Amino acid sequence: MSKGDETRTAILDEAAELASLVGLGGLTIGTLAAATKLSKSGLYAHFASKEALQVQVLEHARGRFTDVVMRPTLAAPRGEPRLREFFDQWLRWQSEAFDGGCIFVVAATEFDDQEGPVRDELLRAERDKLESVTLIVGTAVSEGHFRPDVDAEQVAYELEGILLAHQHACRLMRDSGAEARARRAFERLVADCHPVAPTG
Amino acid sequence: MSKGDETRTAILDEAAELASLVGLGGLTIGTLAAATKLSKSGLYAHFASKEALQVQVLEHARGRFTDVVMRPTLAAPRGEPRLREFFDQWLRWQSEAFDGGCIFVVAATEFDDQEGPVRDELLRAERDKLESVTLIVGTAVSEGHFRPDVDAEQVAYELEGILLAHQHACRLMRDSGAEARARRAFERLVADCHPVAPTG
DNA sequence: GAGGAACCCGAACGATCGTGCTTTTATTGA
DNA sequence: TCAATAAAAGCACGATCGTTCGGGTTCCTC
Repeated sequence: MSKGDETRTAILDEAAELASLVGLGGLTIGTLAAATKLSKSGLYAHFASKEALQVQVLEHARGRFTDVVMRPTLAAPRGEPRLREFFDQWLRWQSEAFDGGCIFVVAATEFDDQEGPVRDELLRAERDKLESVTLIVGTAVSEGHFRPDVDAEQVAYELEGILLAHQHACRLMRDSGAEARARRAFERLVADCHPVAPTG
Repeated sequence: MSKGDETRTAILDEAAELASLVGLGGLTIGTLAAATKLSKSGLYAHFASKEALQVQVLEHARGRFTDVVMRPTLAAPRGEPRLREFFDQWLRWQSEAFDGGCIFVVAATEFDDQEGPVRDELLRAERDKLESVTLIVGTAVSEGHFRPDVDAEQVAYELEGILLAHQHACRLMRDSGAEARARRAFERLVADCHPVAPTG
């Protein structure tokens, strides 16, 4: 990796950290330059525009997500165990990846109404994730772990809700019991997917 | 209502609308002045600072929430019907109250890491809402609609998740089936609270 | 070690930010 | 109707915004 790529990566790491705290829009070239100990122009030379920087921050974060969440997930056995692994890794990601909570959640609520490349990239990332989860749940069905009539997309939707509620409870409310609540909600979700126990 | 209060209210309405689109931080005195057809200084004279404006926007929105969501909710019969009414009203609020989605959701993800009066006001509003929901669920238990071992706070947490997922699906993903998914998730939540049907 | 490319900085641009003044205009109460 | 008061505008401020450009500084290559 060349020197340029090296500092560019360092910039994107720091930018993701800052953006998780103040938002992608609240992120400023000046503050980012100060945080990376670069001059404004020296930093800016690495990007075509602020918008391009924002997009690259998201792409960079997406790569990290793939590495630390999706990779271990896909290493787990197919079906329910994989879904559980995904949930665990996702929880870990939300609480450890950034100081200010998952950057995708922050950016999504900020840019969901602002047309442009940033929104497009967010949409791409979200679709990817949703598709992965739906696939995992579908596999759990075909493996016989879940009932055949389970709606994979609905499960993915509700899983997203659990994670969003977790981030909300963690960061705004600073509820120390948030993770326990998230796990209970997850267990209820999974339980409702299980085949009915033979009565008698 | 004096002329001053009148324009102040108009400003806060417009500000809430704008903030739901670009965030409370992305909200600017200049753009807000243009939107309300006032001069920057003319508008600014109504507030002590931008931060004070942001807080008042939230307070104003909270009043509206009480009027259009909580009032009809408390008019419904105690217990499960009231919870259903609340859910309906909340869904309506999220999709109709602001162009850019619920301002509390937007502001919460933006300011959850920024100490100060804005965060404090957000926390107040959120605690209020959470307390109300918890109370409603608790009543559903004491009325016999829900099982006695139902954890009201857990239900409130999961309900929050459903609404957050709904906003997410609506605004970023533009999923037209979002409301249906939210309703299904809600029905599952309520069903799991019901007393077990006598088997036999 | 020299030449050239890649990297970074300093200075500056116009625009806009939040925030004070002072002055003009609109509203109000007697 | 007219003075008293409230509300809005005009103008200006220092700071910071994103962005550009030209000249150094550091690095890789031969």
